[in-house]
Amino acid sequence: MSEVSRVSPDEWDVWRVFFSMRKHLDLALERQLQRDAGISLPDYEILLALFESAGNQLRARELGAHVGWEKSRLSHQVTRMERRGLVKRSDCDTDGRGTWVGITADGRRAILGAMRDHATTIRRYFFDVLTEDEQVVLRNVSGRVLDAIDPPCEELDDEARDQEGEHDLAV
Amino acid sequence: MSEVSRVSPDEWDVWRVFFSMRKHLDLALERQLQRDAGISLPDYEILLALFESAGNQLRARELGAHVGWEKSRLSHQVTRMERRGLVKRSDCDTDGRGTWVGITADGRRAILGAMRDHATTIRRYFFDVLTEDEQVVLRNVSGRVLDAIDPPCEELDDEARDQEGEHDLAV
DNA sequence: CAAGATTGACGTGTCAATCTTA
DNA sequence: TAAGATTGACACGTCAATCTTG
Repeated sequence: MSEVSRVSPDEWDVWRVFFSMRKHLDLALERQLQRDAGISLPDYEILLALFESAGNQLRARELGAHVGWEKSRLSHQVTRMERRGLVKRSDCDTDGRGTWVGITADGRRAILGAMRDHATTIRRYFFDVLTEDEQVVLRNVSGRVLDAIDPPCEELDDEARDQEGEHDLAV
Repeated sequence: MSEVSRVSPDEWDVWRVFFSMRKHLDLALERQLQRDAGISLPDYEILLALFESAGNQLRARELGAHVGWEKSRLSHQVTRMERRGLVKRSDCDTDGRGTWVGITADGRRAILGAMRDHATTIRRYFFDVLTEDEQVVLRNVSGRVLDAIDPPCEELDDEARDQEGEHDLAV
């Protein structure tokens, strides 16, 4: 901890610009996906996970873990996407409680276009304006912020810490 | 543009960690505000703008410009906050179309607590884990990303560019 | 008509039940 | 009981009307 939890004017300046950048980058990514592939960022995350899975389908539980969402959020999202024909639910034979979520032909078409355009946008707005050194700084800083928020040890210090830099995948 | 708009595995790694950091930092800030002051991040932005304004009230139009929102978003938010007693609407005498939005006693109490705790959280999760050099890098990088998304000149090159690093304030 | 503002419909996200099956 | 999943209520955010006043 520093002195008295004060944030200096210079620091506020850094924070404001960083905060604004996050917002604008999010918006730009969402606008691009909507325009080029007709899907949202949440749609993209779901479709990508299904597209990369064996058999193009996953149990709801697995899918949720993959994108790092809780089950109710996933259920709502899948309901909306099923309504638009991007994914399809089906019952699980081996577990009466389970549900499979699979990608449809329309969903596959959408994600294929989206992946290409999404990468282009990220490159244009992000990597094209960063030097390699800055990328390294950004990765290190991000990792440290994640550790500060959600400490990998958290009060156990000598507990099992088999996995270190995980936090969550997504995108 | 670079080669063929490709994003390398190393770059994806940077992107994933950065993206995850943004999400977790947002969540941490929201959880803290909710827990310590009973308000959300949008509530915070509105209350802060009103708190810092002369007379603790602003025309809806001005308030919207201040936080960088469009009018309908602002109207919905103010409606919700008015329901919870954090702000209060009143008619404008000099312009029959206008509306004043003012902060209430409850709103003032909330923002006073929130400002202190919010700064503490930002310090703890953000500035305490960044060196000064990294802060500089972050500010420069953020500014460049903002320029890439929303070019300050945008096809005019020799047009009036009185204001340079604005983009938007907020928080 | 244009500006200031509200409303309704809908997509997104969280939390607290709820329901069924293991 | 607990795990897998859905639902309902509500907060947040965008877009396209709409309504009133300048």
